Amino acid sequence: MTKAPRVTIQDVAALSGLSICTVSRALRHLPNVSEKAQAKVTDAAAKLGYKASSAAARLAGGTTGFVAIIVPTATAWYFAQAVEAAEEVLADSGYDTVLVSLRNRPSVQRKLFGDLAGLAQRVDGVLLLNVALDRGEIAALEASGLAVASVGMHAVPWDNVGIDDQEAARQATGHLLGLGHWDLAMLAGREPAGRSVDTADARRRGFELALAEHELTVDPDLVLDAGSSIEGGRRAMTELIENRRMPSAVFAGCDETAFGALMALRDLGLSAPKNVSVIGIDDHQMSWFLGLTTIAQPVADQGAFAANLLVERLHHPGNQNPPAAHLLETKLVERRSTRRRR
Amino acid sequence: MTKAPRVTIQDVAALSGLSICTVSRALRHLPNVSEKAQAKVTDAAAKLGYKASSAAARLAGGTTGFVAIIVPTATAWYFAQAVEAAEEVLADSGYDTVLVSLRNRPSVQRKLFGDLAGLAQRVDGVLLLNVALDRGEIAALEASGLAVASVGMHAVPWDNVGIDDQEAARQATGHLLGLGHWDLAMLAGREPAGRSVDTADARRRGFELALAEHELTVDPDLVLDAGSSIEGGRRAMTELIENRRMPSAVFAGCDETAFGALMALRDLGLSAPKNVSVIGIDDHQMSWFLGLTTIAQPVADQGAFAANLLVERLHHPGNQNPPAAHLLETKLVERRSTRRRR
DNA sequence: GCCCAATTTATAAGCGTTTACAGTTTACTT
DNA sequence: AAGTAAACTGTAAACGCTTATAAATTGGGC
Repeated sequence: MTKAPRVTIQDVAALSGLSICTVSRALRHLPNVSEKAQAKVTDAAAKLGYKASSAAARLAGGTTGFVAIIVPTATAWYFAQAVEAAEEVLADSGYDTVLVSLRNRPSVQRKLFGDLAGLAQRVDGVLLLNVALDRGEIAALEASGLAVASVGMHAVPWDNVGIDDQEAARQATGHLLGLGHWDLAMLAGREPAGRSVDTADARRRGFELALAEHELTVDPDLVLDAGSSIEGGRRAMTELIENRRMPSAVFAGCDETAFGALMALRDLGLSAPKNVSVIGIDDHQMSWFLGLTTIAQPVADQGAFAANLLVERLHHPGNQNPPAAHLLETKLVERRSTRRRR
Repeated sequence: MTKAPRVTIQDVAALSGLSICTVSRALRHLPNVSEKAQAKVTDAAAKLGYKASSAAARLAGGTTGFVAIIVPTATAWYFAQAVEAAEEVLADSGYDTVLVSLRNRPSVQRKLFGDLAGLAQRVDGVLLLNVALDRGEIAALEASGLAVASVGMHAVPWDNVGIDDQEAARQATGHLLGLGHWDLAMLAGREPAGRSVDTADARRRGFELALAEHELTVDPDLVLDAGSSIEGGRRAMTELIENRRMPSAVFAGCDETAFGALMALRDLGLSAPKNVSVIGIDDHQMSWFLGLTTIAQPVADQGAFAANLLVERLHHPGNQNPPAAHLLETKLVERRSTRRRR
């Protein structure tokens, strides 16, 4: 098998009797090419089986054709979902997706943001998924010249897609309240303050707001820190039951915390909704399986939407439209873990 | 927001006081560069945060610094896990990871393999995770000149990392047998024949082998096709109980099938291990949560291992070592879904 | 000290595109 | 039928890197 000599744009130009330039334009469907020329070029290209060298195109065009998706961790269901949806959009727009996982390690994040210029050499744009950035990192990103869009972020100077976390939490809490529960506990998440991710706090505020609207006060004993992991939820739920007091319903800041809560219940010989009602937020893949009532958020849609916004910016570099925050709808999915208080 | 001017090899040359050529050689650790020059170059490059333009490098005959990871779908727990582990290895070796999801769609796969030459211009190597390739695709990959390594594949002409699926299934079945169960059903997967993935079939063979070793025969009525999804497992389990016969234990070809089986049981007012023992393979993230007894396979390790093999090939392009198949250990994780037959 | 070989560095020619800019047609106007 | 604007096409210079090939430096042996 001999190395096939590459068919270049020159060959196409020669065969079609046109100039390289015209061929280039015709191939990319740019304006200012006559129909006749267009046809000739298409023809010749097909005949020769011509495929443009992406390396050359990129070199000359000054673009890389790569977009980086940055995630706190690639293994979480939530991110895998969003990444795949975004990847699809990017692929369809002709971009390759570079996956960068921060692996939940600050050192990795520091390293990445310490050399944004380097990243900027290799990709045209960046899609951030729930990455907690500080002021400096945000500024650095802006200075890098990269196109940026994000999902689930907060107070950032670029397009962002997310849900209204506070409202989602209010919905969740409201559902419990509507079922006649008034003695509510929350397994809340927590995140470093002053960064670009505010999910856990917003959900906590939503919880408090909902209670306030019903003229109930928050019992600080019933708001526990549970992180956002199964393990955290389990610990917090155990602590709640064993050392504080059994509420009539529990609002978990996210589904994984809720899973942990369900697990803790089971370990104690209890169950939802028999002993407590439990509700979460997210609609994790496993939630329907476990019968968890939850507020569903469209994860894939958010990834796809943000990817589209990014592509849009990439295609219109001059676009001065101010960055916008898009909120997608959440909705209650009622399953078996909640029921009316008797 | 000004577009940051690209740091080129020229800049590095200027700062180090050497010629472009020397810089290029030094950066790639080619011979014929004095230590002094080497140091100066490394220094200057670091100072400037220089990274070669992959497009320019590729165009001129060099390498891109990108590696593609190809997965059937990015959303499955299993792949997310392997991808993250591989990404870490690649990142530490200085490669960027390009994620390509086939989205379980043959058309996407066809398109990708129809233009491998294009891919080859953008990446130096490819890591395949459980991608079912036919003869032609394997040949095309070999012809592309790309470095290749894979996970979970079968009869491929490049380095592969996996587990011994047949043996794992034998272990699982053996565990059931050891608990005194002899009336076994299997919820088996199925995959197109003649392709480079043979997992489901190997597991079925392992099941049959284990039974044969105990001088038991397989009741064809108790081997059902369940695909490898939760839904498939649920359907198959329901079919088994309602239209065939209740076995004393069930071996599910993978954990997700087992989840479906557990669900079907619950829907019928039954449960494991009370009415049947259930065992799976994989040790999915949720398995410990659900108390599923299973044969654990080291998913992340496989991804990392394969990535290392790939990097090795990338670093030593002349390496003529024949491709090897590496099998990693699996081990039984006993939980609550199986118990001794009474 | 001088010459030659060995080692290191520099020059310059591609690689296959894109894209200003200049040049040529074409199609109307008048 | 000439003039002119609009439409199209061509020329040539990047783009940033690799790599022959040529040039310069170094070090030893005499």
